[in-house]
Amino acid sequence: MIDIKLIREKNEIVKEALRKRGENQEILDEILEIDERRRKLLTQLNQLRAKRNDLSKLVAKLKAQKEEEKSREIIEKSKNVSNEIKILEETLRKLESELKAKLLYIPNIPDGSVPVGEDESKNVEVKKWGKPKEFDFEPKAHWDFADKNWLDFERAAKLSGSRFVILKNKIAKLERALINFMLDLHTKEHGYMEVMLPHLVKRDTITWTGQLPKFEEELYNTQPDDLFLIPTAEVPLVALHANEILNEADLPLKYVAYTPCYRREAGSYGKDIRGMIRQHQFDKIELVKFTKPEESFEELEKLLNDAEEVLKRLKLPYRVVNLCTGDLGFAAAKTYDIEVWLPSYNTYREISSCSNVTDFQARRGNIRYRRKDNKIEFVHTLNGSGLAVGRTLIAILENYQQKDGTVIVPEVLRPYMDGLEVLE
RNA sequence: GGAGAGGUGGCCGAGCGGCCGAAGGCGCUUGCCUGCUAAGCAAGUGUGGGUUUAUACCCACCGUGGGUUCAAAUCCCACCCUCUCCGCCA
Repeated sequence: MIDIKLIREKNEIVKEALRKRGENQEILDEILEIDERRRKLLTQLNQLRAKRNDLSKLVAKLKAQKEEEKSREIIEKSKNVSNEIKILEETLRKLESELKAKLLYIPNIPDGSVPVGEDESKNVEVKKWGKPKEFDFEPKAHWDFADKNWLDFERAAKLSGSRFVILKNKIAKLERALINFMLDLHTKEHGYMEVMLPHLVKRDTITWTGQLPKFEEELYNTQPDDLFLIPTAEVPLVALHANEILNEADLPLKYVAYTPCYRREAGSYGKDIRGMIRQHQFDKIELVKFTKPEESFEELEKLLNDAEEVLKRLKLPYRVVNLCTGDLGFAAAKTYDIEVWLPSYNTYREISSCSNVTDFQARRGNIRYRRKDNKIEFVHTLNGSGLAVGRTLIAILENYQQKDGTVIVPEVLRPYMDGLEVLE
């Protein structure tokens, strides 16, 4: 959520931000109009409430002085004021919920360093690491390994429908190895605290992080309790400190969590049908930070480095792009995507997304911190995949494959695979 | 699922329907003091909103939403959450 004062006082900035994102700007005028009515009403209401308070005090005084008649007179007056207040309060409640509802649909303001553009073609490559391997044979796509009894798409479909996969044998173990490798790296070397989280969360929780109310069709909802399966560990991690006031000395807080992620992929019917690039359920290691506002962009660079390090250790070629305004997520002020090289696509594909959300989620979830001078302020939140495990598995299969159909196990994973060097 | 207890400021904790935005303690900030640190002394210290150039003034908030009342942290109702005991269970 953005600050209503920003809409009120710096309307042009917000309008420009929406335009760059390719979003409708009319909602701003609607918000301003409601806000104005609300403030007028509030002033009127506060005057009446002040009057009632005065009258009540007067009653107390008169009663103490045994001035029964006079007090009865004041009570009558006060009753009328109270009735008026009740009516205005009802109207105010309606206006405020209308306003809140609209504000929840406004995306975050992109940072100045974000390139302007309407879609992903305008994303800017900021760095590249490693070189795609030249194969002296026709490399297989990861789904072609299905005949090895590693990936089972057919039976997954039998159980759950399309966009599910079953990992078997050494591949199941490789998935687990990746999870442990990533968690170890981030906890032991990058200073994140490991957290095991609930995968079902309340409607409020997921509203704080911004997926609701706008993107409900992307989420799995469970009945009768109205709990949602998390689309990313970012949701419960960020919500950890909702409605809390943190200590400045404790910042930045850094968390890492492994969870499966559940997504309905409602808007992507034709996309990535083959293989396990786009699944309704996938494993992910997620990094989340809570920082002071003045440090958040610096921390974003560090977060990006922490995620990149996973690919460096796995020796997988990748590049980093700075997402343009049109490609930026709803809550993000700035996002770097890390894209790994996939021979089957002959291109780089997203494997991590690292964002500075600034105070957008902090405002929604009321996450604040107390400065040394006792002032209270919203924190900034950041999140990034470190990394998407399923896609990392794909990248290993495709980049480490050999002519005979076997796959080399990246060195850093061997300790997690009982020393296994080759998948056969 | 059944029975009971409870939700008050950053934290702990008190609070006869009006003088309660709320005692006291801890913490925090500043100053004093003492070789340093700790302790001690003194002062300050809730959040959000509205009007305003400013000073300032006003309003709301004691889990949430209703109700009673001239007036609610305090009384009533509903809901949510936490804890304890019993049942069930990995």
